[in-house]
Amino acid sequence: MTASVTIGEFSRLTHLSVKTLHHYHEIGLLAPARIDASSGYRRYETAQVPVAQLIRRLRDLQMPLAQVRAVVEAPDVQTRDQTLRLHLDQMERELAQTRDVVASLRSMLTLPVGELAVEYRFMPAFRAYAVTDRVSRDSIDEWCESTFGLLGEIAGRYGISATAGATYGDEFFTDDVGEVVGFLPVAPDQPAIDRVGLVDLPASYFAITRHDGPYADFDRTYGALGSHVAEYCEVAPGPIRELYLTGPGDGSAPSDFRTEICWPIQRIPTPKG
Amino acid sequence: MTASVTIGEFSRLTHLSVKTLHHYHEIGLLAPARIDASSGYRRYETAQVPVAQLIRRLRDLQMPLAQVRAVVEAPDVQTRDQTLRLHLDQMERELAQTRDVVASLRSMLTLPVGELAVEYRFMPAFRAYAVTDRVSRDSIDEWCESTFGLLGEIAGRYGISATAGATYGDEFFTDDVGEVVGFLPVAPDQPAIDRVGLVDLPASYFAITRHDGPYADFDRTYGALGSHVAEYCEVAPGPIRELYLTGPGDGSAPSDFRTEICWPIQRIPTPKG
DNA sequence: CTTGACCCTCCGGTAGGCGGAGGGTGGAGG
DNA sequence: CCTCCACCCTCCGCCTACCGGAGGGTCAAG
Repeated sequence: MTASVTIGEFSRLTHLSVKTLHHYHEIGLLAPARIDASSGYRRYETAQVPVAQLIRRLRDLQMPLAQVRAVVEAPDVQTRDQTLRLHLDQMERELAQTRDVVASLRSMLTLPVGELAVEYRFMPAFRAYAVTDRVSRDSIDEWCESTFGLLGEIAGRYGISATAGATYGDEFFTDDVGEVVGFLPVAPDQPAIDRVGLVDLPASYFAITRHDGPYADFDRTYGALGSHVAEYCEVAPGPIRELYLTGPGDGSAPSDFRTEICWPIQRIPTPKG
Repeated sequence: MTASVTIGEFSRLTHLSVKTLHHYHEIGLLAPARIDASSGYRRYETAQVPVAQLIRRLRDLQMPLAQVRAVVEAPDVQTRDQTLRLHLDQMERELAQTRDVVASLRSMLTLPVGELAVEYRFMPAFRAYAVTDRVSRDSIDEWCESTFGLLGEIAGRYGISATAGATYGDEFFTDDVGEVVGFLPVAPDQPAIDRVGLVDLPASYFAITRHDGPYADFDRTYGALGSHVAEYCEVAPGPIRELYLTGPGDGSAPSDFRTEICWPIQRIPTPKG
């Protein structure tokens, strides 16, 4: 019913290279059925072909070996399918993101950089419900989804109509991972509630511009605003803020999103000359 | 019109991490405008923001840095767009392939492995127009497309109705790169022509099965046939052959493709018992 | 003058293997 | 029995595109 083959033959059966089979053996993902004691030659069984092919399929889908291992070692079909579905969802998200980036690249190459309307504004200190986390850039989309889902729900429950926003610590940009605070402004006497804390955001001057469109294009506006600030303002310490005037929570399309980007500055610059 | 900023500020402007900027400096992809001689601090210009953002966009699309370099250093818009289009095409191909693999994975998990109809056949030696190349597995699709496009055109021109095929050296499977020969059988007195050579394929016995469906599923049939051969036959040296009974050249859908996979064996096995 | 936030370089590691060196094995032909 | 050649072994380094951290210099505010 099953026959023993050398690694080279197994390679032909599975379309996995010998080097790859060595690697899978070394990490214990797919060990040969037995190993000749005297020569050290690996012997595989033809019964191992299907699992090797499953691994190959999953790798073709860019699934990391750790997840592949989880799939092939899954104790039951439910667990296995769960992991598979997770990965397919992940891939779908990446696909959507790729489409966004392509669109954004196209617009970047065709549209010239427009005039930048920068406004200087003093924002007084205020209190807010806030979710604070150390977030990496990779996971920022999911984090925002869950955080602003929660804050939006709270806003609805308490009848709060303020604009939600977030602050991004410098680390978030320089190290790709840093403190992010999603906030929803409230009255100073608002009671604290579960799952979100109450924080006080400090007053500061800001150079502010509005970003119109999807979040994938943020860097262009950041670049334009930051360049403006570098040229005309004195930068103040403290995190950059974003105010989500119109976002996914309002049932709008990405092209209708409106976001204010607020760059902390020391003071309102005096006109040059 | 442009201001000088530190690496940290530049990081905020471009959403590239400091480590990444170091790296791009080291490989000479994006060097700071100047470097302070005494402190060694990098100073970037705000004028460099757009190119940094272009790089970021391209990296978001998984473009290798070598290609990114080709784009940002392109002498003119034509060259640049050419490279970009190439990459977008590449991505589109990968997307299509991903869809295939997902479909194939689904079928693999739902459909049980069917009965395998193996036929033993002696194939006499024959002469063929042939294209021989060292091909890697990554590029096999494109190679086949161009090779069988050429052979199909020749077949049309000379009124040859034979079935085209290919041989795949062992290396192709064990090392992911090896000699592949695309062939189109011809009469022994056929004249040689440009761009394709005349080769003589040796006679041999083969264990043969037909693969019905898209090429993404080949490994399953290879595994089934190879397992059968390992169990019942004596393997002969020489490359595996594929005969493309119905393929893309016939205007068929992938699900209608018919391919014979021919595994060289020493002799027709005697029934066991 | 100190403090803390920056910045520097250098070294090592990550995933998922590939490439090659140096050397042992196995079976077929002479 | 010898030899040949294809096959197999292990080990080491390399690849991409960075990340993490150590160890140490720099700069501006207080």
